[in-house]
Amino acid sequence: MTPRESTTAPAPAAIGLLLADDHPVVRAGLRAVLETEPDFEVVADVPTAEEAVERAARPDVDVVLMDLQFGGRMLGSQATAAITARAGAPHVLVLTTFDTDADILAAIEAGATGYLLKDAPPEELAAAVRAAAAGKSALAPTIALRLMDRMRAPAAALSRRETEVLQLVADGLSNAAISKQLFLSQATVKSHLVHIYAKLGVDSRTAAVAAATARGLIRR
Amino acid sequence: MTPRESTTAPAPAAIGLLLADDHPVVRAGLRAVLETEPDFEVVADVPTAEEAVERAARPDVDVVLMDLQFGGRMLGSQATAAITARAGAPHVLVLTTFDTDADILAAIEAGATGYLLKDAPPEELAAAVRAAAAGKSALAPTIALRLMDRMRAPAAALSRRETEVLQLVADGLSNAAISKQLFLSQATVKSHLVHIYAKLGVDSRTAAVAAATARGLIRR
DNA sequence: TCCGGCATCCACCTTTTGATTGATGCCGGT
DNA sequence: ACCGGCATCAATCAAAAGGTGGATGCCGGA
Repeated sequence: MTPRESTTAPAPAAIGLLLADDHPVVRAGLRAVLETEPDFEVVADVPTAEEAVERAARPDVDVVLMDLQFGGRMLGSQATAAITARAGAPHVLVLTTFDTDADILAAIEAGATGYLLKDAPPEELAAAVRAAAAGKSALAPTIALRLMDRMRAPAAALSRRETEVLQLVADGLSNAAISKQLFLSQATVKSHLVHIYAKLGVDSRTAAVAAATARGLIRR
Repeated sequence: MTPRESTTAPAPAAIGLLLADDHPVVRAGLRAVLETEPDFEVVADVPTAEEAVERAARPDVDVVLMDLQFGGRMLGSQATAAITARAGAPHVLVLTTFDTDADILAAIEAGATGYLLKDAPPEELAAAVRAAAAGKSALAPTIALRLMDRMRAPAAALSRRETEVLQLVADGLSNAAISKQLFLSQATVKSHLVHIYAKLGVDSRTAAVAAATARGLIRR
């Protein structure tokens, strides 16, 4: 399915939607679901993050439905940041399959107005789009819960470097290999790991990987 | 979106399709994409694996498009097995987001006729459905490649017990904890691990977890 | 300006893991 | 009946990882 432009004249009060997802089936599904709403107007759908950034610049777009994982290089979160950085930018509603902390935080930091899971029922989807169009934030219940948990917990946020080290641990590297890869001494790697263990409440590298994966701090 | 039955009379030579996916958006998308083909007739779509098994028993279903991961308890692979076990059963085309070895093998063992990724372009999808209707197997190129690799490689299949041990390792347990959990001595756990490392071509527990995860041998 | 978090490093010691070798019993297929 | 794979256990040694207790320099906010 190639990007498609609507040829019908937009109704005056319609909310203009841009769909960005690399799955043709999902684009078609969103289009089918959203077009049943009389006040929605899907003005275009695009298969890449780059095209989304480009197309979102046009004034007929009020809300962008953005996938987070594209097959290509640019991430949905980067595209979101690029779109929301402009003045008078449309609101971005992130719509993704996964609900890992890392993804959610990246999207919110990038300026997303809402965050929904793809398994959301159509009514929830429509409600979120209307909320986004009005500039109100909309979070899926699952996501909201997760964020609550996160706030409640003493925030086990890892520093940039710690995350980097832990990711390499998850990739199966030894401390020696990690130290070479990051141009550090093994002492430093160990030191980072000690801090990571403390923050995650574990006492071994495998347990740290399990905990971080469960909390979405690193990619699997 | 609730399950929907078509009210139009089926065209004589049409291929009857049953869509099974827990995402409303995906069901709508598949419906939209497949209904553009004149020789396809979507006779129903269902949101659960259980309903898929039930509905597939009706004679108007020629091909079932089956998701592998449902929110609920029954797995797509189990539903596939249940459907294909019956005489005169429709062909099942597995359609999923992921391409892990474990998923693929489970689907093939369950009797799936084909295996496609959800990001497949509509033409590929239609071609696969026609192939499935004719009883011919259809694999996405990515999947086919992966299977080739798997055949070529010395088959790193782990035994039941080994998989069990490795899963606990991935959950972050120490050898001592694993031995208690499985009522083994630590010596046995170590022995299993040695075999696992050899099969996976690695030399540490974290690397084994990384390798097994990459090959879909254990659940993340 | 001072403090705290971050990132970097060192030394010493303990515990866990991995490598090697070898042994037993069970089960399924030829 | 035999062989091979699997699961089970043991002992020993070497290597890697974890625990403790430091130290330094940088940077940004109170």
